[in-house]
Amino acid sequence: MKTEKVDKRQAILDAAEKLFCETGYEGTSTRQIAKESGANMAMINYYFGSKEGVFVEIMNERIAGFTSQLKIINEDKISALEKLHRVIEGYVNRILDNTAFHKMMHRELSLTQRPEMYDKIKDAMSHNMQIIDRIITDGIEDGSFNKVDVRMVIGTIMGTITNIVISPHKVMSCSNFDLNNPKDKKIIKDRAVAHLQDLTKVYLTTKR
Amino acid sequence: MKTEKVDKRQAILDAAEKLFCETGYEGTSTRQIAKESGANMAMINYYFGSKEGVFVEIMNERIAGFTSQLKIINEDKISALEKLHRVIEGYVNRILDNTAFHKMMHRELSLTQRPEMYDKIKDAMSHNMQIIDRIITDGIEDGSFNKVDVRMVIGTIMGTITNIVISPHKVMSCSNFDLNNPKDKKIIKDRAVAHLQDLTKVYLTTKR
DNA sequence: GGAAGTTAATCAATCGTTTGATTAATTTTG
DNA sequence: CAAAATTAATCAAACGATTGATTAACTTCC
Repeated sequence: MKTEKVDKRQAILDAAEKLFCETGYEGTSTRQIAKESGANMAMINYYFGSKEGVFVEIMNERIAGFTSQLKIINEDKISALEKLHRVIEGYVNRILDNTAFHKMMHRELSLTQRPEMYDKIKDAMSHNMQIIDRIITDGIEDGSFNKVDVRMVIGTIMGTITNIVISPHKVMSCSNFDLNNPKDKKIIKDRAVAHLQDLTKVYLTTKR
Repeated sequence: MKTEKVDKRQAILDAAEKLFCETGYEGTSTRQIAKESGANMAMINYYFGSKEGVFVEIMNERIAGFTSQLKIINEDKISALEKLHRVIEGYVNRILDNTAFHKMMHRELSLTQRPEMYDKIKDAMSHNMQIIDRIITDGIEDGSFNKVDVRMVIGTIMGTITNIVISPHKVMSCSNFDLNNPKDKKIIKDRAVAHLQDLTKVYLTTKR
């Protein structure tokens, strides 16, 4: 039997993330977090100072593991389209492997309050956005891509993926389908990648 | 001067919607709603029974004014592409004219709790989705559209618009820009429509 | 005068946080 | 090495503030 001796700090983070995802930040009480994690309530403030401290810590850890996947792609000696397609593949995979977190991030982003978090998320994303922008812009400048509204294209790619995460039932017409089921997730991942790669290829490279 | 004699009931609904949009349902207190609307706290329960009653009422009213804009378009004797482009125009306009509500709707949709609301929103959207699905499918069947992943295309259209509402700063590189400013809103509306119409035209009708 | 509208005051419950005490683990000291 | 001192981790209990809701008295208006 695996030892029960995991540190409470991590248990609190795990429980909090799960609860924040399910019921939102305001909708989750410190007592729930304590109960779910098996830690005493005071431990939350002992480790993180406050409830918001827990939230910030979750965000920071996630965002830390978020960066620098794109940089490698961008430095490869491949065509702009291939770069973009790798980015799409990477994005779909990462986001659909962390649907709960991305729902939460999205939710908090849509709130006017907690501006520090808003800025933090925004900064983390805008860096990635710049890289994608660079890839597409390079493609346009070297003549392999059509002249398009670059920011809108990026919005389309990201919006499509987010849309799948938040309303998977829309995509999968069948109702008895679960994003947590690895089988179903694989299916929808492949569909999303195929669609977005096809869409961008046609839209960006069709001569007209 | 416009008379101050507006009924409190509506004032409560207006204030609540604004606050729910800004700070979320859980993040908004009944006292805030009372203060913002100029009504006494007890009026909330007098008119709507409870805080949740206010929320449900807002959603019901909005969803009621949500339906059957698309039906007319679908019955017009125009090409599938023209239909789709009118749908896009209608969608962009409605959503960007009600950004606050759509943020709120989106947020509630991403929460596990309040399943009745989830189903209600889902049903309201799925009807419109069916109409769009029909338009695209018809276009495919009569040979004017390429064979594509229809649900994914719809997800792309809706996701793109939602993405603009939630992260307008992503699209508009300039920072001092406000979706509430009618001037800025017009600009982004036009850009969104132009992008989506161009994208769908190229993707759906390019021979390949 | 009576129904509808409105108010301030109050309710129990829950919120996030803090407290003081206790145990477990680690370091210092003789 | 072992006793003493120190630190880290954990706990139950309680804090004041705020929550959504309700009461009962008071206006307003037909």
